[in-house]
Amino acid sequence: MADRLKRHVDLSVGEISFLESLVARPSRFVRGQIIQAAGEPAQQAFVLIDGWAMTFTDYADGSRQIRRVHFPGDLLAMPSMAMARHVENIEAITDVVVAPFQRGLLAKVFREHPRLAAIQFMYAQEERITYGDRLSAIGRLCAKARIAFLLMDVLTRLRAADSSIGCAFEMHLTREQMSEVTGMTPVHASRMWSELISEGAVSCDKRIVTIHDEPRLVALSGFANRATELDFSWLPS
Amino acid sequence: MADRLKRHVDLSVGEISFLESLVARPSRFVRGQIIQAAGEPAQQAFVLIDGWAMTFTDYADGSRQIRRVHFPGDLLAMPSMAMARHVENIEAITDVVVAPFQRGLLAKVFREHPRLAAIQFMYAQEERITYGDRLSAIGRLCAKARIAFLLMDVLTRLRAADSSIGCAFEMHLTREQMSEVTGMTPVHASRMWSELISEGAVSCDKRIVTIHDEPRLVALSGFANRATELDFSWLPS
DNA sequence: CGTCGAGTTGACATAATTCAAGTAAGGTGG
DNA sequence: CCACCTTACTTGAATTATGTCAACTCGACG
Repeated sequence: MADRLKRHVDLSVGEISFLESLVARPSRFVRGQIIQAAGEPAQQAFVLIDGWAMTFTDYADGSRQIRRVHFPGDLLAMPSMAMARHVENIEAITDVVVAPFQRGLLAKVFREHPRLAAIQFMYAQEERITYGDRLSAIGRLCAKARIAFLLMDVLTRLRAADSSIGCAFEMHLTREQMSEVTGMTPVHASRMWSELISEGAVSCDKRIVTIHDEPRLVALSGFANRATELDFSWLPS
Repeated sequence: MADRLKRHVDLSVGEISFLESLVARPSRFVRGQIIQAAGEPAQQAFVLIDGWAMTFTDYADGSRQIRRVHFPGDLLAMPSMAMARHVENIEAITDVVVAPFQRGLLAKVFREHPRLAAIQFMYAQEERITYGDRLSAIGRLCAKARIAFLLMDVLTRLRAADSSIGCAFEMHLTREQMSEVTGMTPVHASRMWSELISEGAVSCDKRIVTIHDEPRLVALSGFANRATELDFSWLPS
């Protein structure tokens, strides 16, 4: 958390200690466990400290749409803080460590840490953009390009947290989960994945995915890394 | 703007006068005109005062995805305020009146009007939810259900601004625009539209759309009105 | 009166889904 | 260590939803 912000802004001592207080009480969930169920009163959000998680909603026919895949450093359930009840489910993709914090703390941020509030506002706006990017990808791209988009999205976000990542990473999503992110069936996701491999754009050994032709994936999917376009210059001092 | 907020929160004199200063300099755009082009420096956002507008992005093959349809009272281009440059295009669907305001004002909001800042934060989070809803709709629903979703979305949001709206409204989107919102071709949007009419769920005379079977559209699309689920109780005083 | 933008319709092509069968890897108990 | 599950994944064949292309209608407008 604090690490991520420090890349962009000089934090004060007070700001840093506040952020550290957020992650004081970590708790663990195992793979597949529900971290936060839709319908429950929206009293807390979480910092994802370690592992992968996902936000999704269920449909009556048994299918689900994964709205967002989360990586370490991400905040979970923030959108629901505006609502009386959680409207999305959050589940652990791998075993995870998360740190819950109470909604009441948000009021404190806006009163006492206006700059942190503004930064959270910015991240919320960035999310609106990237949600739009994913919406557009699902709406306009063919299935293969949607898989390419997903790969680029995961790769760039993992890189942002760990600059040592080159073109290989461990993929924790199953084919079914990939299909639930990209709006297709698991069978078709599997086929498109195979095509990307047979074209040489990607390869895969166990869970380790290697991206061989990043420009091709970008061209195919129109992916843009919005995190590099953020502008913190207007923040209050 | 101020009207919309006053429904939820008792605004102070200072807050109201600040909000009124935002809309002091309205300007006009005609149907089809670009209000804000992607790529330009992100120096201002807008209050949409009158008419319909849309946020969209273009694809290399000439197709476009409409990410959001905007109605009077909405803020335009807020997501881009987090970025160095606008990443989305905004176009007037009908003739519109908008009021531009400078990005620098946002810093002032966070410093001097923490509660307004918190409210804007909440709306941003609500947008993340509704973006997820639309993402899910495009990812999981069949074409007819996506059209139903669009109709419910438009109807609900128009109602929120004008409580006199029952089940009829003037639809300013062309078939092509509907298809660009819902991720399909204009031809197919036209067919699904016709099916909804022949089933009796909807009827249409000129641009006036009447919703006859709202429960059916909701059941078909899984639409939820998130605005009714907002909770302002945690706001700073 | 002709033109233009918007919408509709039919015939056909293609992308994606569905269903079903089968393989492979990892975990568990004997 | 092996036999047996379970879960994840792959592949083929048939079906369906959606896209594509082209022709045509209709009303608005100069």
